[in-house]
Formats: sequence, C-alpha cells, structure tokens
Amino acid sequence: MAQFQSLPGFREFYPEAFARRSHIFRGWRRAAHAYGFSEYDAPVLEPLDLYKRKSGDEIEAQLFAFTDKGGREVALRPEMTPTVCRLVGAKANALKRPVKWCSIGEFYRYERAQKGRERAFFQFNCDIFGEPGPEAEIELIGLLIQSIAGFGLGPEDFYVRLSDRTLWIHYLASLGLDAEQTKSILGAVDKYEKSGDGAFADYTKTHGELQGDVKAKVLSFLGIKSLAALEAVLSPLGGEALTARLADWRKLLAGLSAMGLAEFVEVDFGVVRGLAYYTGFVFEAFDRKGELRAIAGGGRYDDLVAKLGGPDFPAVGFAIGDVTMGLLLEQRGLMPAFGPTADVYMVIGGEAERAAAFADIRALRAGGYRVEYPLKDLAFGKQFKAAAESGAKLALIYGGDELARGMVKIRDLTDRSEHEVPREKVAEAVRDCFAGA
RNA sequence: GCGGCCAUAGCUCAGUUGGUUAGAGCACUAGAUUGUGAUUCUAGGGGUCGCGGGUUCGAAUCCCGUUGGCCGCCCCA
Repeated sequence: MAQFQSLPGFREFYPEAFARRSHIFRGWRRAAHAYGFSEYDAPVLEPLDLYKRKSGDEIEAQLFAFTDKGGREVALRPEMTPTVCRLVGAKANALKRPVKWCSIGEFYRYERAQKGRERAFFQFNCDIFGEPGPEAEIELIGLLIQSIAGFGLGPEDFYVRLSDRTLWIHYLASLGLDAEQTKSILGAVDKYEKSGDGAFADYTKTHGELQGDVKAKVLSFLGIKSLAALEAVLSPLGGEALTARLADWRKLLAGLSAMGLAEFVEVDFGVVRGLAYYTGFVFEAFDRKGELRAIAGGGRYDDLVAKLGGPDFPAVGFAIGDVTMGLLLEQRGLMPAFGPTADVYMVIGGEAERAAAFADIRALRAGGYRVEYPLKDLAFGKQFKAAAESGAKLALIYGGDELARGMVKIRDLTDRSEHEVPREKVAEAVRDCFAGA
C-alpha cells in the first residue's frame, strides 16, 4: 500500500484517464477554434484580494488560500473570470473587438468533494468582451452548445436553460421590493428547485413573511418557460427599458433558432445563478435526464471588468467543467476506447536483424508512422501476438531469410495477407498499404 | 463545517460462532513455443487485511479512535 496518497478531491490521471481528459479538451478546442476564439492562460496562483474583490470576504473559506514566504496573501485560482477580466482590462483599449477568448485550466476549491464535484477540476472558459447586445449571447451560447454537442450529444441528451437577471430585477421592483429584498429573493429562486418552499426561509428571517400575492407572483414568474408567457406578464407593465429588453429576448431566441439550435434552448426563469455579479442573461446547461450536476453555467457580467480596476467593458461568458462533462460522455458511451495504438509493428528475427530494422524504424517514425517493436528478442509467436495487441495494421518482418535476400516481408494484420518488398522500398510500400486502406 | 454507508492483491470480490502459513477470478511476468496472432496448460511476483489503540490464549473478523472513499446537507464562482 502506498505510503502517500493524493490529497482529497485531487485527481491523478493514469494514461487511460488522461486519454479521456484529452478527448474532452480536444472537443472543446475544436469548437472554440471553429467559433474563432483565441486561447490564453494565466497564473494558477493569484492574489487573494482578486477573489475577495469580486465575491466578498466570505469566499476565503472556499479557497486554497495561504500566505507565501514573502508575506503575500495568495490563493489557488477557483475560477478564471476575475483573471480574464484583469487581462482584458489591462489592455482593453488595444484589443480589437469583439474580444473572443477561451482557456482550459485547472481550478481549486476547498469544498467537500461529491459526485461531479472535486477539489481540483478543469474548466473550459469562454468569454466575449466588448459587445453589449444579445448578438454576443447568440455567438457565445452557440459555442456553448457546440462545445457539448461536438462530442456526439444531441438535444435529447442536454439542453440550455435560459433566464435573465435584468428582467427578474425589473419584475421584483415592480412588485415593490427594494434592492436588499430583491437580492434575497433571487437567492431563494436559485434554491427553489431543490428546496421548494424552504428556499424562502432566509428571506423570511431577514425581511419577514412575503405578502401572499407577492409570493404567488414570484412563484408564477419563476415558472415561466416561454417567451410568450414572459411577454404576457411583462408587457402590461410598460416602460421603455422593459420594451427594449423584450426586444433583446426576441433577437436572442430568433438568432439561436436561425442557427438551428432551438431544440437545445429552453426559456426557464427558475434559473438565476447564485452569484450576484451577473447583470443580464444567465444560462445553465443540464443533462436531459436531470441526473447530474450542471454541465455548464454562464451569463453576462457587464460591471466586473470595471469593478476589478479596468474600464467599462461589457462581457458575457460561460464555463464547462470536465467532471460532469466526462460523466455524461461515459454514461452515453461516447468516450473513445483506450489502448496502445501503433500503425506498424516490427517483427525482428534476432540481434543481427535488429540493426537493419532500427534504420527503417527511425525512418518510418520520422515519416509520422507510429512504429512499435520488441525491446528485447522474443520468439516470433510472441511478436505476432504483441503486434496484434498493438493495434497495428501492418507487421514488417525483419527475418534472417528475408534480409539475406534483401527483402522485408509485410503482413497485413487485418486480412493476414503477406507479400515481400525490397528493403529500400519499405517506406514506399508502407505508404501504399495505408493509402489503400 | 455536519450526517449516513463503506475500507481484504493493480481490479472485482470470498473469507464460517474470533482459531494454524489470508484465498479466487481477471490483470501482470515467465515457460511450454528458435519463423506467424487474441486459445490452452504450467509456474511466478504481488497483501503490515487503510492506519493506530483496545478486548482476547488467539483479531481480517469484536470495540474505540483516526484517515480515506462514496452518498446527502451547507455551498456551488
């Protein structure tokens, strides 16, 4: 038994697990590439204040935070958003807009691990800066969907729930609630799906019982699942801002629909996102069966760049976690099989033939083929077995008989056919075999 | 931070009312096999039974503690 174990919630990636992780990363990068996003990265260790500024002092309890040898208060990054806001804010005036950036990195949160949540995890972060209108949301949500659908998942597997903190705040104000009450109600809405009526306990404790009709209206608003229902509730209230906001909604939904993504998107005002810094549209992606944690979450945060010391710079972004994403792909059988993979396996007669094989092994590898061979002399039977297990299409046989005649025998492991070629034509023959496949 | 369940080989698990040197399958290594494929047969390596303490003539087994895991609560950027 190993004397040392990894820390709780931290993951080790043996080759098979690493292959799964790479598969996920590749899928994300493929999507981001297609959508024209540029990849960046930044420090894993940041000043603690960066997170306190954004989320308040309480956040420290959820962080891997400590004082470094220079007396600096630091924290392992729990998320990318504050960092990317700093990066963008520092060069805001020099960046061509819209700024479309993405990154894949590991994040750390000092929390109890449970299904779909670890203390160390990877996130794919995508953000668009510099575009205040819903055109940015169309592009970003399009990318979010592609980043999940690209693995072979369809609208029957996952969907994006779309909501709007701006409209929630408008609506609660119209019910006569002040800013503090609004904040508290949004907290309750966030919990409502899980906790039911108990979600309002915190509100009741600080602000007293909600009036019966106000509560009924909140619950009814929370249940809105379509643009038509939204308009029916809000249109009577009138007002320029509200009218403009509803126009944004129509634009967003029409855009996503025109992209052919309507089946992936559902209006759902039960979503508000826990964090208060979101300022407009918010959204979360879930598996359709509702068995897993959220796959992804995001929204607009127009005030954050300025709050962290930059200029006013509108922004909208999302993050997908690797843990839930991986669980979903495994559940649906969409993780690729893992195994050693070679294109060519060299069967070597003995020490004398090894030197000849080495020259061709190097040449084939330089040509991009994946070539394996036994490191030590093995009986032919073992070598053919190893060749089969390596997944190679071809076995090149460097035997004493063949080499004496200046030939190499090529065995196609898929159909067990064999033919001989002159040694100097091996590279060419291999190329032909793969070209014909 | 709080609660429930769990911990035996790399993996999946047996292990009798507490009783001699803790087992099986899979996986791994080697041989049968000195020129042709996933079979078969044989052998081998691998365990402080999570860790520490207690009860007992004797503990993988019973008790306490602890660490870790899974699940839930809080939280979820």
